[in-house]
Amino acid sequence: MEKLSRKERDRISREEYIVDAAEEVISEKGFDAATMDEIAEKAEVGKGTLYLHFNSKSAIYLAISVRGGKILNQKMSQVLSRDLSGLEMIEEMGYTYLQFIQQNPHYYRAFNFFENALSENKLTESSLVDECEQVGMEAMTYAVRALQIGMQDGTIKDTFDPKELGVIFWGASRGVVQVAYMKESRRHMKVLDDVTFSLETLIKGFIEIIGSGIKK
Amino acid sequence: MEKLSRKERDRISREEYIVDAAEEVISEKGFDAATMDEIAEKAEVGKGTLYLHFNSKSAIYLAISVRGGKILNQKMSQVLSRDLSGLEMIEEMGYTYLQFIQQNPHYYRAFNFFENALSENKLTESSLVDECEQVGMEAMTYAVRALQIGMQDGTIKDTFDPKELGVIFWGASRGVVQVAYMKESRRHMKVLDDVTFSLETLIKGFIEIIGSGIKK
DNA sequence: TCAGAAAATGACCGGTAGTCATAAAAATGG
DNA sequence: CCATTTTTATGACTACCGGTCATTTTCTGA
Repeated sequence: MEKLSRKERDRISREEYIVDAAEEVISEKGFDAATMDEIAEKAEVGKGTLYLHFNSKSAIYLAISVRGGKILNQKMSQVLSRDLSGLEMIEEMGYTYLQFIQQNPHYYRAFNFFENALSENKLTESSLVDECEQVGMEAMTYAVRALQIGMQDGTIKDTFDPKELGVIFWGASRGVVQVAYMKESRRHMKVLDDVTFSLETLIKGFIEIIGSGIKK
Repeated sequence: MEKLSRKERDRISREEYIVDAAEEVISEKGFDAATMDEIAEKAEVGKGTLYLHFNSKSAIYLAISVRGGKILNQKMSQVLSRDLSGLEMIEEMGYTYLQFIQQNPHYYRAFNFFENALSENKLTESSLVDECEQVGMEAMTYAVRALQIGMQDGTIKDTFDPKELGVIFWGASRGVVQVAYMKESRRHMKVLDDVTFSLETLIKGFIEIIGSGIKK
């Protein structure tokens, strides 16, 4: 078994290395402009080797998405372990998400790629798709957990199903952060040009509204 | 001038016809899978002709996006003209948006394409990009108008800047509807599998939360 | 040491967005 | 009405890229 497991470890570290290279190339040039030849060169392997480990260019991007999702989930789980009320946790998660997106825009784009591809049924079944969904589900679980805590400690109203509230909170946060992110990007929507307030104000406003909407 | 304007009208109707064809092909097969040759064939013109009217495949998709945005804006403006309180208008706009997305998923995908491309700086300056932004700005204006009405008739609290609130409402709605839409699509996120409530429940919940969050 | 298995490789293929030399059509004007 | 210029249309062609596969290289275990 020892030999097999070393082989397995080799395979995984090789794949991690390929994902490293892809992450660099794709964050630099964008997914469409990045070519498999470039990724192979950066990873110092032949192009064919990429296809030994990943079924397609998209699959590599999904692997990047999984990586980012795991990092984000780690941060989310840390919020849950802090000594906060449920409502404070929810607020903290909102900020954590925003901060992560701001600091890791390339992971954000990878998340979007996954969700987009999923909602357009472009993805075939594969272990990577499953993993992406698993990661998404985990993130969702943290939000639901925080909501349940808030319902128990009396900081959040318990007239909603926590899962339902989780989906709403998740979707709304994603949307607001997306808008916020667009405002950050160099070439952003003109719609947002004459909006003078800062990102922080925007998110604070959102969290305030949601907060007072779900507060007991 | 009459002659020039006839020429102009001819050009525009030709372009509309191309967009008709593209809309058919793209809604049927998706943007990536649709080919310029197919679109040309459907429009009964040579492929080169497409490029006389549009700079790229993406440009055609932007034209589709503009078309959808105008239809949606028309519906939004109708909400504003109804005899409702500001808060009711906001709620009604949320439902209108959801309904539009459900009934016109291909326009929804076109909107996403535009926003995605924009946030990744893939779009070069062009009149079409400007037009897309114009349309987006108009939609935003309707929401802000409704919020202002609500602040005046006392149904919405006036502690926020209406524009700021508009951006938040816009972003959050987009996010929730996106999640809702994913639940509708055949191959949706596993995250949503064990969520038993319906779309309507979800949106109602969201509007309720936002409503009680911004209610005076 | 060597045969057979496993992994790696890059030349090659199919397909598509976009171009451009050429042709058709339309406008001009005498 | 025809000749000439300008505008518009066309599809064969090019460049490029994701993905394949016959061949080569490396590994393994007896």
